[in-house]
Amino acid sequence: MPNLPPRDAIRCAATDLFVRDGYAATTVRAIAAAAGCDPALVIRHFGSKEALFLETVPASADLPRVLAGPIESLGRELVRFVLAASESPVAGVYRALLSASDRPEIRERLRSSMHDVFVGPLANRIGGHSPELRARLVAAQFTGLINAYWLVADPVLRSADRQVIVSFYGDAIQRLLDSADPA
Amino acid sequence: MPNLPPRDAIRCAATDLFVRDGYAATTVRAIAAAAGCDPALVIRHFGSKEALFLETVPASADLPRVLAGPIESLGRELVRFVLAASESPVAGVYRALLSASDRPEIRERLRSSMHDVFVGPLANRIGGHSPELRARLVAAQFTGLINAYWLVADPVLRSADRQVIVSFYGDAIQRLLDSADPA
DNA sequence: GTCTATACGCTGATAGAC
DNA sequence: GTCTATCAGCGTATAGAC
Repeated sequence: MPNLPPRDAIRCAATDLFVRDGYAATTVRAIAAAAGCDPALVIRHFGSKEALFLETVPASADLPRVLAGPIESLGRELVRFVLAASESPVAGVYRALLSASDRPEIRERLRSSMHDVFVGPLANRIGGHSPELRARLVAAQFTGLINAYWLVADPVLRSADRQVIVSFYGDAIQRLLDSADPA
Repeated sequence: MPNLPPRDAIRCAATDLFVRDGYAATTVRAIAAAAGCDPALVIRHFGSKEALFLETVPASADLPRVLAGPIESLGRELVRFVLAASESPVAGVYRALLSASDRPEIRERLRSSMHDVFVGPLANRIGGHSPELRARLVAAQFTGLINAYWLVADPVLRSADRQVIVSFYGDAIQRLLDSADPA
């Protein structure tokens, strides 16, 4: 953390702490300490802790690239993306968002960022019946896996062969991507 | 709320408030007020707010019945169960658990109750390859749908024809239930 | 304008008197 | 057993120093 302007230093510190510790466990005072400034300054610059959260915790930048890949292997590719998310901030960001999910504005953010970065791009690429709806259901499968793997972190899941998860879960997603008509 | 013993009155009030408002937004003082007793009594009886939460917020009682049904239609039945969850407390309980998910002990609870009530019973009923793993992946799909429908509450999803969701998502779950070997 | 110092009303939790 | 008094810490607001 070199000599950044205070506003950027606060943003940096806030992102790190929110993603690492969640919303409730991250205090304004801790952010200020990590940024090397006064707690009051945090509020002065961003209005509130919640506003700071909404401004700092970002959507994933890698996801659009995955969603732009070939549609016939997208199911498995999405699963690979989730399982490899330890190096990207996706897992932490998602956990942070869920940990603040009892706040209506943050639920709204969860919805809108999911739509902008996932549902929208995907709905345009899949054919068949109700693409808008099916894209949302694919998103549900996607978040379900993030949830199980990175939040609940079930040991059996975490120690399982990744290839097997990719096959099983990827094909289940693919099923939804390919299905043309509701039976 | 008739004249219950204080301990039970606290439990009742706590369940209602946690499920309705989430963990952080529910204060010990509000629970005490709803139970008609002193805030200190709440802590005195249960040790802490978190311990009260863990003792109070229950697992779903209806789920075992669904999981005991015929395996060949279980996918769609699970989806019907989720979509009808407004009358059961499942949706609220799940939201409450997620809203407290930055607490390690509550994540542990999320994991254990998911295992006891879902993964365990299901793994015993499905054949094929890695039933333990596949049961967990089905659970991931299941929670993903709860998440999308009851927490994020995407309007498109909420206003969609339930039968269509049952067909699409149910068949994707069924795919995982039926799959015998990873490709 | 940028920042610090201070304070307010809330929270979960504790100690000790009835 | 139950309530009163009180604690330290929280998010937040404001007054005023540089």
